Amino acid sequence: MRPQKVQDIEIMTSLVKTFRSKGYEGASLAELATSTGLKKASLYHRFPKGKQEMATAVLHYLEEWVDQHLFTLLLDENKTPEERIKMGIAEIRKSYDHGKETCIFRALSLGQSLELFEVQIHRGMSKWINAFKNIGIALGLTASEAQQQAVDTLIKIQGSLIVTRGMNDLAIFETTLKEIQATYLNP
Amino acid sequence: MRPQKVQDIEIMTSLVKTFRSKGYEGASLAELATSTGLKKASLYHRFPKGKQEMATAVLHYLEEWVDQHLFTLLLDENKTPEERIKMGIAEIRKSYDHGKETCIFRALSLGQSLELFEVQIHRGMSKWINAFKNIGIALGLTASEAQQQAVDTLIKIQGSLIVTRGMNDLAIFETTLKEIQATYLNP
DNA sequence: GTCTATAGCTAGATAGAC
DNA sequence: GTCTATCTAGCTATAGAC
Repeated sequence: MRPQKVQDIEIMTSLVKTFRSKGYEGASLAELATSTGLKKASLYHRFPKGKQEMATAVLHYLEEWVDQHLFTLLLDENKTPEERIKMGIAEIRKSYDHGKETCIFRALSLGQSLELFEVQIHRGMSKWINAFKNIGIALGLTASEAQQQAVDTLIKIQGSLIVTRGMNDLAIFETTLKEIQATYLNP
Repeated sequence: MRPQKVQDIEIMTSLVKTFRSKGYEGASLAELATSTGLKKASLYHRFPKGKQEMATAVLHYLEEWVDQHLFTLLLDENKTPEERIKMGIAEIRKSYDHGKETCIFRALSLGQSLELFEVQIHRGMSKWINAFKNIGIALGLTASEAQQQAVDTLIKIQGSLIVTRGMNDLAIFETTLKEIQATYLNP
């Protein structure tokens, strides 16, 4: 077997970045190829079903990120709930690069791509919500209070990413993260 | 002069709908033409600079909507601040069709279109924020409290539209609107 | 002002050499 | 596994008849 020129993980990182910033229809195969450092035909060798398979893989990869960096972290009983919240918020800050990066859910839920990926988007959002619901319960909220607060948390993250971009002001994202943290720590 | 087959206002309504749901790159001229009921060449007669001019016109049209349906309404001194908030929220509910429609800022701030329309998006978001800032001040908040609350309001609207779509649950949008209303009426 | 027809290009996807 | 070359369909945009 001929060696891979670019490793899978590097390809995923590039695809994530391009789909996030350009959306599904906006990300052309030419650009996806350039950003990964492969030629178009080589990308098709990795993803035989083409662009849709690439976006599906991106959603899958980011779903695993949520499992590992949010869900597990927020449930870690070796840490206090306060520590967990602070670390979770820090992971989110890093993942969105302080608000410079947009969210894949937003990028892939416009137009045709909403229908193509609705199952994965729904499942991904549910994971976010469940992760925050768990920590709410650990902090003493009832199940329904925790559910509502978790949905609010996701809403604020999504909304602040949009407004941060539109207003070109990273402070908006940071303020929102602080506000979310305070919601959990100073109820 | 030959009579217009389709009136300007009808064209705008169709363009708004298509750009909102498909985004900029996702909205093809073929579809824009079909949805307006004109042929492509006729659309170019109305918008000689093409697709970009259509999207610009859409942003301008929706900016006027904010001026007339939010800014003016929220400042109307013939009504109590409570009445104004309730009516403003009702206008927003109607405009987004209870959460079924997405927001133009979100639709036009991905990929290339972010650069094309950043000035208009920034101005449009500023109008939203100023409208809500004014009502906050009328309700007794300080300028900086009102500013922060207005930004939060926009964040919640944007975020709830995203999450409503992703979770396919209109109740999320409605709950958020109620929550926003309560923030202003029961501080 | 609206239309048919089409130019010129780029999109996603494939064939086949190495 | 990666590449160059290429296919076809769709794209934005325009020309010119009515």
